[in-house]
Amino acid sequence: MEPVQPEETGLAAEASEAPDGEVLGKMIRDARKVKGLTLEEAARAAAIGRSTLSKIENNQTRPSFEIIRRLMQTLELETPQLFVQSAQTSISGRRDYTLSGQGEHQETTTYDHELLCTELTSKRMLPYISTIKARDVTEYDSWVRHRGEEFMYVISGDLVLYTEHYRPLAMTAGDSVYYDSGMGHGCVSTSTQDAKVLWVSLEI
Amino acid sequence: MEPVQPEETGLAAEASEAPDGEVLGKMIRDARKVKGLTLEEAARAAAIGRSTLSKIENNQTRPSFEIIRRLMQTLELETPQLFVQSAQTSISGRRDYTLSGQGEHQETTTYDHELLCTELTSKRMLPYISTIKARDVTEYDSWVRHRGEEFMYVISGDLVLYTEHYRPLAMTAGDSVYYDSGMGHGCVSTSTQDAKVLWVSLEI
DNA sequence: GGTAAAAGTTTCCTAAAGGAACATTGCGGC
DNA sequence: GCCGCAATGTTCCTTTAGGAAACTTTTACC
Repeated sequence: MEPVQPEETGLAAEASEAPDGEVLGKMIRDARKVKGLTLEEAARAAAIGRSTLSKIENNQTRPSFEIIRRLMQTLELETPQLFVQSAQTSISGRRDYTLSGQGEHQETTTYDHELLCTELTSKRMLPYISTIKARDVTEYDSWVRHRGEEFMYVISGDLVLYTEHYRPLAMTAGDSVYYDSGMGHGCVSTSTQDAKVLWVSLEI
Repeated sequence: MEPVQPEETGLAAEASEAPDGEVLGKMIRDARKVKGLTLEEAARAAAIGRSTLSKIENNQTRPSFEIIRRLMQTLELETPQLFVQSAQTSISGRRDYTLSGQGEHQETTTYDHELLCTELTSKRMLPYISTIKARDVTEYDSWVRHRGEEFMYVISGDLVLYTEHYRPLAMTAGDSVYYDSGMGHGCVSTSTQDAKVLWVSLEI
């Protein structure tokens, strides 16, 4: 026992409550939202039950390693992400990473999402930084779509934001936009280098 | 008498056998052996039951994520290692890493073990490359000890191999030694830089 | 060889994971 | 407003993980 941050009960309350799962569940839900999947879709893709996924996201179960592994693949979560989060509230107290604003990250086909502030479990907005790979094929036949609203700020690079109902919007570093993420949308980097974008997503 | 599906929900059938766990269990056992721990010791350290660990190592169970996480910490396994191994036989077939000689790695207090050929599950010898950190405190009051034999080859650096029954043996790049690993042993890097060593361990 | 101690395995039982079906909530159109 | 649909949450039930202890195997020592 050491003079740990009073916030959590040190290493005592092990798995009794859900200080651990609290983080795990939130992170999985975040990742699912980022991909714009419903419970059903994600569960199907991971070959698990809808209810099981629901329980995991709400920390009402202690999932098996196998289940987590499948979800990890489906949601394309980086492995260290899961463990860092877990270690945070580890029973032994070792490896108590403090992420403090540094995000973890996750990679998809054309985007490289880096979830931010993942240590905070009870947030409604979901901020993440994405690296949009340079001219990485334009496949906006399938829009990204997730119930909610989104704010986007271009940190660096040049890109075009294509949306379902508006004309393509050319953006460059410093530009920002706000839109209904239920409307199909997608980005394409237009310069020869990757674009870096900050997104803040609000699920309804 | 209905024409019931032998496997229930179609796509979940994959986990029937244990092509997956086969790898996981072997890897955990390997890691435990490298650290020279018995089932009892490892289980105690990870706060799980002896029998549980036995079952996991023999792939007779599908452990929970939490359990694996604790073992990971206890055995100081690198997180990607676990998932790479799992992904290898992934149900979806994606991410079929072929490690082909490149090892994964794992870090202990003074050594940095990099398991080699981890994709091969049915091997008796356990090869790994260790980086022995430069002059990292000499604490050979507790010998390393694991039933079996060991071959050691110094790839780079200078070190001294201390053993329970013989005089300390100064070694440098290119030197090698073979010994009974049941005899207490330990290495100390004697130059100002880390030493790199190839070990091949044979558990009896 | 025999015998004791230790390491590992298997059995048994309780608590809980995981899935199917049902219940609830939230949002749309009319 | 009401109704319907879709998404998520909850309940119930079957299977199984996980731990204690009994059992088996291996190792060490005489």
